[in-house]
Amino acid sequence: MAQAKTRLKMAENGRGRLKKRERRRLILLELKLRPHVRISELVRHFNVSAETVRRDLDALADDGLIDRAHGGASAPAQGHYPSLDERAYARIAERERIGRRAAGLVQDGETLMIDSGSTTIQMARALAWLGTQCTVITNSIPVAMTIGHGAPEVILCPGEYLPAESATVGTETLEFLERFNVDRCVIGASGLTASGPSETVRGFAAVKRVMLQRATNRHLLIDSQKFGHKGLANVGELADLQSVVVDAKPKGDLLSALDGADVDILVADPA
Amino acid sequence: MAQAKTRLKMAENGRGRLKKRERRRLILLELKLRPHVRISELVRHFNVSAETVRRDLDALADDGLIDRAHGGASAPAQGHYPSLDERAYARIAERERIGRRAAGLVQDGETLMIDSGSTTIQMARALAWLGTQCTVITNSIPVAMTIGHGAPEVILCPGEYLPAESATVGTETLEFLERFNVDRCVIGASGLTASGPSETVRGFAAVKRVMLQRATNRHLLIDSQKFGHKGLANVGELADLQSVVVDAKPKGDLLSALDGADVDILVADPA
DNA sequence: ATCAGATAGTGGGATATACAACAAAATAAT
DNA sequence: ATTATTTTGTTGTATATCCCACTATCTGAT
Repeated sequence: MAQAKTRLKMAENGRGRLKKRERRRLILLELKLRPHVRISELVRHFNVSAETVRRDLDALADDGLIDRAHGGASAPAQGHYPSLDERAYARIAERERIGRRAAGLVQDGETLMIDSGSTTIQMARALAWLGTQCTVITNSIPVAMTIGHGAPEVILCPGEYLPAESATVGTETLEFLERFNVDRCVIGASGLTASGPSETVRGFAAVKRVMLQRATNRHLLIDSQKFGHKGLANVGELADLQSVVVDAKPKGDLLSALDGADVDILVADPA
Repeated sequence: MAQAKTRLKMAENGRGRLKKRERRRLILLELKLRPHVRISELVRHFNVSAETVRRDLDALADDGLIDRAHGGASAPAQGHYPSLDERAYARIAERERIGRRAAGLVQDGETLMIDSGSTTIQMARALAWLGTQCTVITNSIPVAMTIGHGAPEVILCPGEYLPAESATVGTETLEFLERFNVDRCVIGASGLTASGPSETVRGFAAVKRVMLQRATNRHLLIDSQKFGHKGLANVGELADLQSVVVDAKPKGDLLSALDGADVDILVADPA
């Protein structure tokens, strides 16, 4: 019999079956090429039992390398997106409406800046969906990735990378933005009061401020739940905005302040 | 005729349920961001029966818009990751070794530039694992994300976003890189011959070239399978490199050319 | 060669999903 | 308002997957 086998071909054993490590590597490979694999496929492919494949997938999922599903597994989602079950999802319908409304403002051929944030990601999705031919400058990686699969062209801002928000911030970002003049900018905020929009993440306020300075048309996308809330840093005054895109019309102080500052209020259709 | 009255008025009906078209649209949008959705998720999310979701998915699958799976569906296999063929992926063990070897060169406090590419991502993983306190400038989003969860600080380059490679390219990228001087740069390549490294993806060659110019120590990370291959665009000459990090020592022409150009050959440990 | 630990296979009961046919409800058309 | 059509829900059954405990086999080391 062959006795040099132990040294040379360790990947396969005598009957052509693969070792655990090799199998798991190939599963990861498969998921680089395809978004999803089924256990039944892998069982046929590797010629092992379903339990073995299941153990492989569970192990890989524990390491965060794949996402388990019933009957298979899929590649992990890139970036961090709100999961369907998160609390934030309660307001995602509103944010989608806001995003669609804002995306509808964009005309073919325009240039725009898009801020980071969950609401602006929704707008990016709508923009990709519409296929509007425009050029987008953004400091948000989820926005870039979302739009990257659609028609618009994307320019990503430099800067220090913030993993928590998957966005760039810092002086590099600001300097870069200052080199451009765009037709439109779209920002989000943590809160909106009569004294203007504000932001809890400190570095982001400066980015939003510069975006407002460099754009002809300036839109704030904000969920009505944030009316009256105030973040740590002020982004600017109401007069810096041309319009706010919201899911419900503000009332009282805020409404009169917006009117006084001549800010258009665009209420997203309840569709 | 009374047909315009009940137009696209309300996508929701009285109890807040969505119509078929809207539901399917949202499913497609979700699959733009995540590779896979489960039926059970969608049932909870839309508050409809599993059969309804199943029908939605089957319909979308019939149109070729999604791939069905047991218990869910995934985005159709597009060329999101077209750069890795099966043969190349079979070399991932080698690339991991190369990445570890290269990461070992980096000292605390250094600044470095890291190129995009599958081998450099492996190095980023190793770097994050080691926790080396350094500052990384990169045009690769996977590299930024990988390192973002580790100790090193990351600065992302601006530029046009290339979805296929998840990296930025273009003049913005080049100009940005030119503003820095770093201790070390680490690049990959599509091929390496006696006349130097070369690259197939348009636009990347220029990025690599600038990185080489701005760094004191210049390393090329390359799989031995690429020896002798030539990409579309030349990145530079062998003399532009200080060292190559490989999984196996080159031979013949290439070896003598490397020696002649005074390029160190660092062979990764076979562990 | 022998042994211990790791790895893979087997069987059974619980659970989840698939499929088909039909009933109920909502919507569109007259 | 009434009818026709579409869409959704329900029920029941077949199938697939899951999970657990246990056994068998393989691997590596002494």
